[in-house]
Amino acid sequence: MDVKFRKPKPNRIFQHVVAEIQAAILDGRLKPGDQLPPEMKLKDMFDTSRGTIREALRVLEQKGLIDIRTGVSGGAVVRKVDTRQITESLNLLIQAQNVSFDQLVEFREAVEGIVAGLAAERAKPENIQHLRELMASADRLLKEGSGHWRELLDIDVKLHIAIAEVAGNPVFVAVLKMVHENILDSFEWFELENSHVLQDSFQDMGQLIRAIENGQATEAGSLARYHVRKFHDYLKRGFRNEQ
Amino acid sequence: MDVKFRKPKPNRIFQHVVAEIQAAILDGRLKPGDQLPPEMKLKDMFDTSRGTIREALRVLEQKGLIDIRTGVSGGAVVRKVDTRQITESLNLLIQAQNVSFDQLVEFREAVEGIVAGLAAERAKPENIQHLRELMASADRLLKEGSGHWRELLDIDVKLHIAIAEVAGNPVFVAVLKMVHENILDSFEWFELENSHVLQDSFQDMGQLIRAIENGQATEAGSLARYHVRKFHDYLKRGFRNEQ
DNA sequence: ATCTGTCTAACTGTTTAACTGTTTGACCTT
DNA sequence: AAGGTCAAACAGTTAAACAGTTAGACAGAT
Repeated sequence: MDVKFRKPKPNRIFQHVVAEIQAAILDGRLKPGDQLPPEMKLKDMFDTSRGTIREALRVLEQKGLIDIRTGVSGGAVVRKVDTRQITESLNLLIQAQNVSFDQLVEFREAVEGIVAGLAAERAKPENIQHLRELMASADRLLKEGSGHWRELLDIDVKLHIAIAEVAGNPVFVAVLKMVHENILDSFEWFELENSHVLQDSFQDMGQLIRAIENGQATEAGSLARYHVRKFHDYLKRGFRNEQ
Repeated sequence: MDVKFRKPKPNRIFQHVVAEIQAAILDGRLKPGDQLPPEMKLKDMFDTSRGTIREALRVLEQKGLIDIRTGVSGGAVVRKVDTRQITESLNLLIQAQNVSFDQLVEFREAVEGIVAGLAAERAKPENIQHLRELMASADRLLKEGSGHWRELLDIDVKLHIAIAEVAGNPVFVAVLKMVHENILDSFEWFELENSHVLQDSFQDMGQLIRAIENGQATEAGSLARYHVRKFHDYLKRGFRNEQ
C-alpha cells in the first residue's frame, strides 16, 4: 500500500492570520517600512477577534517580520528580514545544548579565518575606510588608558562583524553575531582594566586589516585565526598574566 | 560628560513571562517533556491575565521552546530545543531574498571543509564503522537503480551530519543541519531519477570517508569542498546534463 | 521665529468573563 | 478484550472595557 496519511492540520485561526500576513511580506505585497492596519481594522479584515489578531502579531514579531509600536502612528510595521532571528535561535540552541566554551571558540576560530579570507578577496575602498574608522576610534580610546575597556570591547566586536560584512555573506554574519553575543555574555570583563590585552588585540586587528586591504586572503585567514586563539588563551589564563 | 543614558525598556508583561519561563527551561529547572501548569494556573502564578499568558505562550512556542496541545492532559509541554527554529529563520531570509542560494552554498562549502578536516583528526573506529554502514546502505540502493533517489538523498544528508558529529562540535552540527534542511526544501528533486548524479556523489563520499579514516585532514577538507561545489554545480545546470 | 508645555487622540497593552472546540480517560456494553 | 459513550480538563476564541504610550496640534513664553 502506497497511501500516505497526513497528520491533521492544527485548527488555529491565529496561525492562518500569521500565514496570510507572512505570505504578503515574503511575496513583496508588503514591503519593509509598510504599516499594517491597526488591530481593530485587522480584526474586521480577517473577521476574527482582536485577541486572535494580537496572538498572530506576537508570532510575526517573534519571527522578525514586524515591529510593533505603541502610541499614535503605532501598530505593526513590516521589518526588513535580517539575520537577527537566526542569531537568536542559534543562541537558544547553543544555550540549551550546553555547548562548551572551547567548542564555541573552535567554531569561532574556523569561521573568522574563512571570513577574513573572503573579506580580503572582496574589500572595496569604502569597506577599508570603515574598518579604519573603527580602528581610529579604538586608538583614541587606547591612548586615554584602559579605563575605556567597555567601549573598546564594543569596537572590537564591531570590527569583527564589519569584517564579516565585507565578506558579504549574511549567513557568516549571523553565526558570528551569535558567537560574539555568547562570548560577551560569558565573562566578567572588568579585569580588562589595567591590562595590556586590549592593546595587544587591536595591534593584531591592525595587521589583519592591512592584510585584508592588500588582498592577502591566506594571510588574513591565518592572522584572524591566530588572533582568536591568542585572545581566548588570555581569557583562559586571566588578563593579568604577563609573559 | 561621561554619563550614558539607556534606551527605556519596553513595558510588556508578556515579555517578562516569556523571559521567566525561558530562563527556567535554559537553566534546567524545566526539562524536555515537563508539563507547564494550565493557563489558568499560570495566570495566578504570574498574577496577570490569561490573555497575557497566552501571548507569552505564543512567543515561547514560536521560539521552539514549548509545544501546546489541546484537550485533557493538554497545555504547554517543554520541547527539546532542536534545529527547527534556525532552519525556519534561515528559510525566511532565503524567501525574502536576503540570502542567495550561492551564499548558502558558499557557507556550506566552507563549513563542510572545516568539519571534514576535524573529523579526520578525531575519528575513532566506531565512527568510521557508522559512516561505512551508511555508505553500504547507499550502495545497496544504488545497485537497485535510481528509483530510490529519495532514500539516497536522506542517506547523503545523514552522512554529512554524521561527519559533522565525528568532528564533535555541536555548533558545526547545528549550522550544517540548518543548511541541509534548507537545501532539501529548495528543490524539486525528482529529476534525480534517471541521473548519474547520485552515483557520482556517493563515489565522492567514499573517497572522503577514506581520507577521514586515514587521518588526512587537509585531504578530507579539500574533498569535502570539491564535493559540495560539484554537487551544487549540478543543481544549477540540472541533473540531466552529461559531460 | 523658536522653543517649551499641555492636551488630545490614535493606537497598543492588559483584563475579565463567557462560550466553543479538542482530546483523554473512565466507565459501560458487547 | 475491544469498542462506544460521555464527562471533564484543558486550549482556542470572542467581546467589551479600561490603562498606558506616544505623536502631533496648539497655545504661550522668550
